Amino acid sequence: MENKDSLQFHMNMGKLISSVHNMITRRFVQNTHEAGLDISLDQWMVLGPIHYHGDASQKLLSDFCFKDKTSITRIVNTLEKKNLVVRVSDQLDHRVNRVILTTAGKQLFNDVLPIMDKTKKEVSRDIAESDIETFKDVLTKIISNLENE
Amino acid sequence: MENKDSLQFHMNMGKLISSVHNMITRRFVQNTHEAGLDISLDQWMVLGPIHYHGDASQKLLSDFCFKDKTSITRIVNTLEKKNLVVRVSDQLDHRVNRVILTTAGKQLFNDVLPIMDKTKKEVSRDIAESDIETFKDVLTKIISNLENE
DNA sequence: TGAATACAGTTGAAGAGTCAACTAAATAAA
DNA sequence: TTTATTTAGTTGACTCTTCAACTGTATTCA
Repeated sequence: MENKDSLQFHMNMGKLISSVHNMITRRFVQNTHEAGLDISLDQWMVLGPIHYHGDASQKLLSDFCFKDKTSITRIVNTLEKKNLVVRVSDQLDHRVNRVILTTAGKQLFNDVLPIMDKTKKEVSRDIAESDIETFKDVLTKIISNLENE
Repeated sequence: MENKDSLQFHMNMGKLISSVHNMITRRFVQNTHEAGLDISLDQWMVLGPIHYHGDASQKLLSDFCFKDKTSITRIVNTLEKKNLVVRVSDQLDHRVNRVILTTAGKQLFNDVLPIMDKTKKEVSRDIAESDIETFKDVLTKIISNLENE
């Protein structure tokens, strides 16, 4: 749009956050597609903790990603359909699914790392590090403000 | 190491923004429901510019809300189903729909204003005004960073 | 004028978000 | 040891988002 001020004049916080959220999501997918990969930002957000933990229950993924358990169910469904993860029922607690990366999942994870870096650079271009820090602080504070009482 | 740090950075940004977006959306709807009203944040985002302009083409709504034309089509469908707006074909350019608030739409708009205010206060509670300004500056900057190739 | 192009909006399919209602399994309480 | 409650995960109905493919209507320019 035109200049920063006229943009801000029309934008309340809800609209700004919503717009930025959609734009980052879109840009990440565009970048992965350009690299010949096929993964959404939400799928990536779920893949991350599985990779780091080796395996992860859906409950853990839900907590770690700040996503509803329903969303996790659906995202894991998609990842499973793409053969990136498998669900294995926990032998000790039969309520629990342990979600595990397949070889293809591990491969994709590593392929996406540089794309994520590229996206991050595009997002934060020409923004002062101190402003980014404040930005993250405010986001964190908003989360604690809205966390259920 | 550099790679790992930027990974953390991006994951944090993505997770934070995504979480905050979802939480604000949820809280707004909760607040409207508590007030006996029925409107989502996205519907509200579309209602605003219609109210402001008197009427608005879907293209204008799309630009103003940073939403895809498809999203606008569907949100206007929902608003029309709720009898909050009507579509009127533009007499000069038959491609264009002018979207107009009904009486119920105007009424709801005014009813929601204080709820919006309440939500804003809850979101930004105990955050310094200067930090909010920086926060909005960064969001605005990200939008301009990601806007069209 | 006529053909190509641009633009406004819709539709379909798929992923992801919410809430509410539902299994099934583990734990707590009587 | 039954019974009750909590917990993990799924399903259904609905909203929102994106992309691609599709109507129509305007506009451009050859």
